[in-house]
Amino acid sequence: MPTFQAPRGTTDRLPAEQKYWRYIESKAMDVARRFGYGRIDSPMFEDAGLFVRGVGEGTDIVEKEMYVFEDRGGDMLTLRAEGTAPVCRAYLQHGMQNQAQPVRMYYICPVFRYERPQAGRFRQHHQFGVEAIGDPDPSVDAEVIELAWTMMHDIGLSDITLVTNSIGDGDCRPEYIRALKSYYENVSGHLCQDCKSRLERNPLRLLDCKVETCRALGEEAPKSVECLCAACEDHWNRVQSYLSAMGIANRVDHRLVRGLDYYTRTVFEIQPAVEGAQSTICGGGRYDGLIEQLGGRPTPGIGFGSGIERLTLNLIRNEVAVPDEPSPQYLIVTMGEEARIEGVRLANQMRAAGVGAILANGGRALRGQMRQANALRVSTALILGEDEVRDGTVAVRDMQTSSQQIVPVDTFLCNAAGG
RNA sequence: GCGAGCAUAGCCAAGUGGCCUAAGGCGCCUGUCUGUGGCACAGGAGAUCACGGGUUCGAAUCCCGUUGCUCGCCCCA
Repeated sequence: MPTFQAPRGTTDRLPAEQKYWRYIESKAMDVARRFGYGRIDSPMFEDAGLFVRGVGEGTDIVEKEMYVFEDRGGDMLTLRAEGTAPVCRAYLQHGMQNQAQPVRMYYICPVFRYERPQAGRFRQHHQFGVEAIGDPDPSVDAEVIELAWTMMHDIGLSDITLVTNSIGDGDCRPEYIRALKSYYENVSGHLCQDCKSRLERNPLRLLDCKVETCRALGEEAPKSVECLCAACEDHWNRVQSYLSAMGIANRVDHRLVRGLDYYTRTVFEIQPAVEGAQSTICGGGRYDGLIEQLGGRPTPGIGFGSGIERLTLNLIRNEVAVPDEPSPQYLIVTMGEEARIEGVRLANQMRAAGVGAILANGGRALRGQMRQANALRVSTALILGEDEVRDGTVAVRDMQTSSQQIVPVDTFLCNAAGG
């Protein structure tokens, strides 16, 4: 056991794993571009109050998962616990309500939560997310869902399910929760211990309990979509008709609620077909009260977050072909100190010309250096020995075909830089 | 916060009381091949057997504790 290890729930992203990240990030960025979303990068830490106000005091995130610390000036700060609240804060701080609405933004950033790590769950994980702030129209809900759906297919995950629900707004939800509570109070004798406390603390969460008896009760429970006020119902129906116009199938699950307080109306998740804990790879919804909660004028918004670690896990599980990181093109092999000097010079000139070059381990025999060329998967070895140095040439060896020719260094440099 | 399992070189591991001065494989290094890689063969480096204590004539192996990791619950991406 080494003296120091990466802190619990964090991982080193090694060179060999980078290809997944580059792949997902580039696909995500391209989708965002096509939908007209601009990138935003917010700080890694925020005023602790932002999350308390935004996410909700009773949520698990705020109650027990935030990394909170006091800095040397006495400010209470929190490592970013969630993606949406910081973007909304930035929206307010930079007066984005004066831009054309909605303001469309995306982010790729780390998120920190103090949880017990397990498969697909970390204390530092990374999310690709988008937010469309300032437009209440249901077509924006459909657009955000379409964006998520498109991104999944672009990276090669097609065996996935979109799950949707509407949990109403400030007008109809209180009534729904009353109905839900009275339903559960009548059957409270059959509830598990956790659910009994949920009944008081967070009745919506009763619906997604995994205990079999509670599940069965959840099936019969009042459904939020049946208790919507007229405005919410109209919104919900239009989201559904836009989705169907785009041919995006979705399963309405009245037990889908979400753990953050700010959600209103549309909520959704995307789940892969393979069963397993922490299977959700994308989750989001509308948050029409959040900006106001953070001190702004009433402003609607909708967005989602998608966990890059979980996406990677699913790419590997489904054996999606992900392009390798490009390996260095040239390895310079030298024999003797004279040639070494030429090798250093050549590498320097190549790099200056924008061509990738690395020097082989000069302490090794030619054979060992060639082995290195093989191990590094370079496409070409450049060999400098006594003869080449004397003649101002370099032996250019194609590692695939094993064909080799001796060319003047200047000619080689010209060709390499040009091609 | 609760529950379960695991811990032997960089990685995968055999070993369940004494022939363990710890097998084997991958990877790494060297040589066979004095200036040419992949294949093959030969050799080499690399392990306080997670840490601490106990039982025993004897512990990688049994017991206790600690730490770490993994998996599940809660919740989430």
